Formats: sequence, C-alpha cells, structure tokens
Amino acid sequence: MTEQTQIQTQQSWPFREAERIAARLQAKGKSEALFETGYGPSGLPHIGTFSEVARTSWVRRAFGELTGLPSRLLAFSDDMDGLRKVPDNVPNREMLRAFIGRPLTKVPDPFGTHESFGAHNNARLRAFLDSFGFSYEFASSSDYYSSGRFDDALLHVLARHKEIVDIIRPTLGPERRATYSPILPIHPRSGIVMQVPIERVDVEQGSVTWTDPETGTRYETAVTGGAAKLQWKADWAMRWYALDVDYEMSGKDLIDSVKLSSAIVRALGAEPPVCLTYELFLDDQGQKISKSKGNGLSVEQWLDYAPPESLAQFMYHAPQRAKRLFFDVIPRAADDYINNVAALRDAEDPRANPAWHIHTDGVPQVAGSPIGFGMLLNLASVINADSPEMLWGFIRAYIPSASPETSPLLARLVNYAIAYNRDFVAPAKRYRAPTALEQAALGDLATRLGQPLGDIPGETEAERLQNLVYAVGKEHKFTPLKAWFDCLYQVLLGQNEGPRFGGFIALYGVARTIALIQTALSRRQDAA
RNA sequence: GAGCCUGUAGCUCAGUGGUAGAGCAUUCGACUUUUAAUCGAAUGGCCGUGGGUUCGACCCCCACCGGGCUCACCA
Repeated sequence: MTEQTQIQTQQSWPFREAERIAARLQAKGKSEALFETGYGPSGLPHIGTFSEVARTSWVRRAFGELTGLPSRLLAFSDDMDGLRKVPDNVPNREMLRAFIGRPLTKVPDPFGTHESFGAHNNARLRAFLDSFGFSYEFASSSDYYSSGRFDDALLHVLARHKEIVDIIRPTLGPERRATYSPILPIHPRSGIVMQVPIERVDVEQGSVTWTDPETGTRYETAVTGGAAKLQWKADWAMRWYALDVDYEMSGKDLIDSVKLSSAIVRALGAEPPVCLTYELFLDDQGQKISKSKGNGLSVEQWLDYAPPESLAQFMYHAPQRAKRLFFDVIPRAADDYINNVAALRDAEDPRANPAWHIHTDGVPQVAGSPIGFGMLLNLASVINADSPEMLWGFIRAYIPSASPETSPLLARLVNYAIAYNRDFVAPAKRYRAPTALEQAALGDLATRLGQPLGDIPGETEAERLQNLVYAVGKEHKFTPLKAWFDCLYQVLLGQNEGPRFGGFIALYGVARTIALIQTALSRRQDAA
C-alpha cells in the first residue's frame, strides 16, 4: 500500500471499509468482491433504500480504486417471503386477503400491472434505483430458490440443521423455542409458507417432514428447488454462504440478526461477510423514522426542494452516527455539497472529499455553483420569488456572468429555492393590514403605477419606479420615511425587510404589483 | 435485560494526538435617496464530570452523570 492510500484510509470511511474487504479477499484468495444490499417484502423504496445503496456503491468504488479488482453489487429482493398482512396503501385489499401467507411472487398484483405483487414491488425498486443511476444487478429470491441456485447451500443447511437450531433457539421466546426450525416448507396445496414444527430431517433425501395443523395431514417436502424456503436469519446466512457475499451493511436494528446470521455462516463452515452497521435516521423529535408512522422525510420530499447530490451528501457524512432527517437539514446539506465540490478543484487528496465519492462516475466539468443554496433561499424569500426569471434578475444584478448555461447547478438550485419558498416560507408570512394613511398611500401608488411614468426621473425603469415609490411616500408625509418602506414590506410582502422596491416592481411586473396592492387593500376591507 | 449513538459558542452541528471551528443569532461597520440579499469585523466555549495513557488529550482507555435510540413477535 502506498503512503497516499494510507492518508485516504484515515480520512474517508469508504476507503476504510474497502480496506477491510481487501483483507477478506486476500485471506480467501478471491479476486472479485461481491457486495449485497437486501430488501424486505413490505416493499416500497424509501430513504433508507437510497442510503444503503448509495453508501454501498461508495464503498464498492473505493474498493476498486484501492485494489484494482472487479466487483459486483447484488440488489437482492426477498420476494419469496410470505405476505404477512395486507398493506394499507394498495388497491384491491379484499382480494389480497385471500393470499396471506403465500410468497409475494405467488400473490396477484393488486395494481394489476405485473404478474405478481412481488414482481410489482421489484419493478418499483428497480425503477427507484435506476432513477439515481446506481449500478447494480437485481436478484430475486424466488428465482434463486426455484432455479436451484441455492440447492447445494440448502442441503448443507439441512446437514447442519441441529447446530443452526441450537444457535437461534436461545434467542427466541418460549413459544417459538419449542417448535422452531429454520426450514419453512411451502404447503403443496395452499402454497402458503408454513411455519410449523419440523418432525424429521432427512439429509439423504434432502427433505423435511411436517404436519398440516389444519388437516392433520403429514407431508414430506424437499428443501430444494423452491419447495421450501428458510426463515429470515437462516436465509440471510445461507445467502451469504451460497453466494459468498463479501460485504453488506445494515441498520443498527439488525445488529442481533447480523450476529446470529454470522454465527450460522460459521456453523456452515464459512466466514461471514464484512458488515457495517449504520445508525438509523431520526425525525426532528429524535424518533426513529418509519414509513408506517409517516414521520421524517421521504426521498420524494427531499428531491422536491434540493438536488440528489445534496441527499447523497447527507448520507455520506458519518453513517455510524445518528442523524436527524427533516426539512431543516436540506439547505445545509446542499451547501455542504456545493462547498465540497468547490474544494475539490484544488484538493490535495480528492478522495477525502465527499463530492469525489458522491460523483461515482467522475465529477462533472461544470459542477458547483457561484451562489450557495442558503443564500439563494434567503434571496427567494426576501423578494418573494415565484418564478425563476425573478430570481435570475436579482442574481444577475450582482453576478452579471451567471447564467443557466454556465452554471447548470445554479439553474437547478433556483428552481428548488422557489419551491422551498413557496411551500415553507411563503405560507408562514404574516401580512399586516394597512392603516388609514397607508391605505391612501398604497391606493395612490397603485393608481400612479397604472399611468405612464412621464415626469418621474431616472435612467432605468427600476430607478424611475424607485423614485415614484419614494415620491408617493413623501407626498403622504410618512415620518420617518422608513415607515413607508416598512409598510410596503409588511403589508405587501408579509415580512419586515425586503428588496429595493423599484427593482422589485421592475422584475415582478407593474401590473402584478398593482394586483398585489389591491389584494392587500381588499384584505383590509375583509378584516373591517 | 442486551446493544448502539450522543454530550463542543445562545441555537443547529463540524472537528484533528500539537494554539478551539462553521452556519444561524447578537452587536458594530461598508454599500444604499433613510429599505433587502450581500460584504467586513466583533462578541461569545473548564469541548458533560472524575481518573488514566502521553512530552502533550476535545480526540485514545476506564468509571460516572445526563440525553436519545434500537432489539428482545416477524422480517
């Protein structure tokens, strides 16, 4: 290892992880690494899905840089798991009820668009991953089981059945302890994934014997070819063993599962993969984010208000520390990213910079923005921007060279800032009702805005409008004159401070400004 | 019961074995026809407590105190 890679190792966690994987491969004599990410049957992709694949991709890329060895990323869907309950957020729930307990790939698609519910969820997962451009290979548990790819491993599990039961049994409650087996036969008639006591294990035949509790019928079921599947922790372990997985990360809620599955893999005679446990995301109250509670922030919500790079930036930083994930963290994440991209240009060690990792395929030539996102949000709020043109008008006044062509990221940020302002800042504004004096002055201003500027001095339209505003304030004898501007901001824009008003009118439009005044005046009448 | 995270400026948080950092907030100043974004500066910290390792600890180790989460059914 070179001196430089040691620096990287210290400074960026993906390289630290890559180093652990490199050590594992060396010990095993492997020349290709397999990364895995897993997806539960409950299904729809969420922010945790993004974080897991993004982080795994970063480690994978670091591994390639570090060792020069090839690797694969397997996105593995547990689509053979039984349907446990009917989800709340799907149509045809009545229909689904009849299929509870069957593997998801044997349940009809309630949306009617795919050949099974499992296939539907898989398609959504892939579309989600593809939308971010992740590089991965998709794997279906049902396919792997039924095609026989797991057969050798399943027979091996059967041969070690007792050891595996002994590992898991102490962790179970008294009820499950009595009847536990890692083998779940699929009922030959109903197709249901059976959780039943296993009466006999026949290693020679590769089968298990069990009794249907409903009918009392005894069945002997092969463990291979998709006639049976494994219970969760044994399933994970078997998959690691069968595919020789080198790396997988998971949330801290799965710490016990990782320990148990690792013990099972060792019982099977192999070494578990390198594992990383990451901390969970919390909402603004410090509660765990869960889809069922609907707290926290969704990927879609984040992407409404900031670019994907900012989400990646948030996910990059310190995976093993608990972080709060709610709207307020978005601007900072965006600015962190912008700063990192800027710092990348003359970084001594670019690999220590999150932006280097975030852009897995290389940092674009035109990355970065001359204006930070926080400042942009502030500006959008101050001028009450409701269109990109308005915001660009103010930006150009200070950075004449700025344009969507030269700074594509800024162009995107402008749109995000408008959305953020519209949804979070604007609704919180409090518009004060005008006093009688202000009412008269505002009415006068509206009238005179409707007439040609004529004798009003000034070289540009913005200056003439500014002078008009100034003149109206003086004529109505506001003292100090600042009170007139306070009135404009508080009554028209719902804030205590604002932009130079002439420039505002010029960009916002004279007609729209008149309408703004009339709205404010009518609000006065409503209140009275 | 087991495990994990966390305690740094008023707030939200970065941080590295070698003189404490950012953003926001506050105060002052510049620009401005007495109004904004902006720009400059200042104020502000026994880095939870007590031990230990070290020439040197916010950082590493131990204990304690405080805050919080997760798992103990299924996956």
